[in-house]
Amino acid sequence: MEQATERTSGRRSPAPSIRDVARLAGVSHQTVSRVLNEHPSIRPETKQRVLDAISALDYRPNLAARALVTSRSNVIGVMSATIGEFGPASSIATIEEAARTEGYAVTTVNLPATTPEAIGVAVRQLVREQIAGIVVIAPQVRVFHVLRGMAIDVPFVSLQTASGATGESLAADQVEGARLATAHLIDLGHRDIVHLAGPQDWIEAESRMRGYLDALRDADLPTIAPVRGDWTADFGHFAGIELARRGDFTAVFAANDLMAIGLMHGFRDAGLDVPRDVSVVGFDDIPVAQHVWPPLTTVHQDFPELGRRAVELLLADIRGEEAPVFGPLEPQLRARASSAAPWRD
Amino acid sequence: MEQATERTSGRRSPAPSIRDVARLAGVSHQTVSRVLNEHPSIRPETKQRVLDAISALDYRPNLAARALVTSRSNVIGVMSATIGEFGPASSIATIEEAARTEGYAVTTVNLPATTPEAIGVAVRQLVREQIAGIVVIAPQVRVFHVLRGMAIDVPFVSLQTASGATGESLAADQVEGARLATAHLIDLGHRDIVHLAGPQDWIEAESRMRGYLDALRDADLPTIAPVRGDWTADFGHFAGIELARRGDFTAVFAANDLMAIGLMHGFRDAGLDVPRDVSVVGFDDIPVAQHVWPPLTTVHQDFPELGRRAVELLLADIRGEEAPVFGPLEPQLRARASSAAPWRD
DNA sequence: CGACGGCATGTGAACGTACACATGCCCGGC
DNA sequence: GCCGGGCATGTGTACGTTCACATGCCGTCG
Repeated sequence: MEQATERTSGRRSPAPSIRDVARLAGVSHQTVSRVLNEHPSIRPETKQRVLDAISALDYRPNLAARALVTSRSNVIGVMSATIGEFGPASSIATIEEAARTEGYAVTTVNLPATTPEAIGVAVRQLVREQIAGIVVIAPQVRVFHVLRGMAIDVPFVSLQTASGATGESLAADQVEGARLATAHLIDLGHRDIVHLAGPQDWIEAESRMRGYLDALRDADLPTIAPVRGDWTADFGHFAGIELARRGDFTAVFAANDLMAIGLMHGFRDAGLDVPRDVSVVGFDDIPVAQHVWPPLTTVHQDFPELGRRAVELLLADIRGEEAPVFGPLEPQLRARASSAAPWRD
Repeated sequence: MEQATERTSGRRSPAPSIRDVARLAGVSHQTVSRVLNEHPSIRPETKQRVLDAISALDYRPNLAARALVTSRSNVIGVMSATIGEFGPASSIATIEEAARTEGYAVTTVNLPATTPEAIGVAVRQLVREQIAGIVVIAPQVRVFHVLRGMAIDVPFVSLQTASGATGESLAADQVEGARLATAHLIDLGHRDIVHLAGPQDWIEAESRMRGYLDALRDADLPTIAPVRGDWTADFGHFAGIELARRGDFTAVFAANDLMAIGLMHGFRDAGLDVPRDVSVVGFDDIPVAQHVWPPLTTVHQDFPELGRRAVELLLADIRGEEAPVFGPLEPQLRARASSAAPWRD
């Protein structure tokens, strides 16, 4: 490795080009290009000579030149509204990893807002960088409409399934996960279950709401007006205090773990005990979920696998190959201490 | 905005180049280039004509071509070992935002390991993309040695302060934060305080350890052998159970919140009450810290500000400007319910 | 009053790659 | 034995930008 560092250090002379390699190998620059792009018609012996020259000079293709002539770079863009949060962040990490092993770099762009203008700006920034494709983690319904409306010629994939998906998005079965969570509460004996939902136009919020409603309907249980949250623990805390006043329920299904944890805090502040007085179930299974008190019952999502699949799907699209078919990512219920049978009075 | 989407949609003809703009404005391509690069010697009237042509054609400079000829792209690389975690993720989010408003794109690369080989691979990947600079969030001591050893000609900035920093890293005063946390426990009356430290070669782990030791020394208190963790809540849980057996302490200062939360869980499992039997203090102030039970006393870090400063520092270096001078980012103690006076028996 | 310097602009080339086309060769079929 | 075709390779050029150098003009100073 010392050799490797030696090689790249202090070298002020211009980096070797494809022609330098050609000269050393005694072939034309085009032959070198063919070797690099794995052209079939090339004699193994010639190929080897070129490869030797490449490693002798420590040659690396100039990506900018390649991007210029092909008008496409080996970069995929990740567009996300909430880069800082656990789900997106861990998906991005694996997207980055998967893309890089396939030879693609990853550039991220944060969506400051979900307005069509902001989305347009973000997409145009990415397109201007001549990225090969886009992974969208901004799960608002609008984003889809805007993207489709822009009719950009860049392939894109979304980590969330929109209703009426066109096959360009992935199925992490949110509806089923939410159904599982709610059914778990019903199985425990709860009949009055409130849903602490996510923001109005988020696809995930919608799916989880649907799963919740499906479960209630299947059990012929009454629907209680849901509370609209903003995904944050702070809101959960606030909602807990508010809900405690109402008291017309024995369990809450929160649309994500952060709100669920805040919610338990709010209940505690209001003098309610979880799970004796109220059961709480979350969604996502973030790393701390099992360590808070009481350990949070939640629905586990495989974010890394989601990221890997997104890259695979996107690259297939970019390369014009047939899209791989994935089974749905089955969410799993993790029953813990925050949910229990209701206390009968 | 409909116009904007209209403009970019369905356009199959090649994007306008600098020469198209020149033709429309009735000048040479070089004059257009001068306008783009804000060359001083240009008549305002000519400049205006060029600008009009640019907006008429909706011209955008081709970044690949620019990168090719200048052999430098407007991309900054972010190298991180733990992209998925809260601290790095929220720093990256603001780095991305700050960089983008300055006209730079951001590409991230994950460090799968902290070995010199892995670091070398990551750096070379970034250099190959001709990035303008690197922000390092991989806070292992080694990373610095490797980077310096490689003597790359790309400016880089680190989010962590190494001992003997060369001014190319930022001061988020970790030592002071840890000292505050420990002093808080001492002020409450604790005399036997264990440190649940981070992994051996992490700069942050080292700094927090030092702050802890400083506080003990200032108060003439005995040192207890620290426990080495891996930053995860799961390890914290394990450590809690193990430590409960020893019982030669009344408080623990954990090097991060995740471990602190796991630790409280472990203590609970072992039948200890926090804060009655043991006080716990964390570090980072992640969003759930105030909502867990008991709400976690911790040291607040301003990750977003850290990200912004990193970009500012890096861009100054890239542009050859003088480095801005920042005051140290003062960490703040957030005293909550997980710490209390020791229970005297 | 002529030369000279700075301003405003233009001309030509270069960056490093991939693509289109051209070339020479060998092999097999009629 | 000749010709067509595929294989292996070479030649030239385009991509869109910036840089180095050239040019024409005007004002100023000796």
